[in-house]
Amino acid sequence: MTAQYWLMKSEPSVFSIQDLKRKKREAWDGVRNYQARNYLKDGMKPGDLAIFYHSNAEPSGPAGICRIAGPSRPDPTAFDPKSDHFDASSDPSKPRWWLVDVEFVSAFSQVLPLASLRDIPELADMTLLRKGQRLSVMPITAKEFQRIKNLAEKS
DNA sequence: GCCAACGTTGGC
DNA sequence: GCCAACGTTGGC
Repeated sequence: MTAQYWLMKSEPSVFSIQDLKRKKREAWDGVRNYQARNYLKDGMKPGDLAIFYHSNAEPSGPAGICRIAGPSRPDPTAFDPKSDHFDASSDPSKPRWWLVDVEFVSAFSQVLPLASLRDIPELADMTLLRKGQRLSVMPITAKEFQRIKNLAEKS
């Protein structure tokens, strides 16, 4: 199967593309939405590429590229009572929440502002740009991925 | 900080 | 199973 492309949101005040660059690799933990969980658990495959998106930021928008670095695995923070993402009702023998590990690929020279993406006709159908969508992890097409990458390289 | 949009929870 | 109340996301 050919590579899939994704968009993954993170608040840079919590974990930014620069943080990933420094750490090289990180577990994408704490996702507590079932649709996003399904993408992490069943959709993402090692080698897939993802746009690293800064949310709740100034500006919000695509900030770089990362790569899925390993197979999905249960999210250990769900079983850690000290974690903000602890889920007391998740049974360790039947994990409810999953994560993937991601590795740094590149950081854009500047974040592409979300508003600037709205001017690009080829991106008009992106889930990201739909009103009210709040998914933190979502698939994108190869074309959308390339278009965003090209925009970033030109800016 | 505001608030629209959405997901989840829980009473009935 | 309905749906109101509540909590969260995330742009602005």
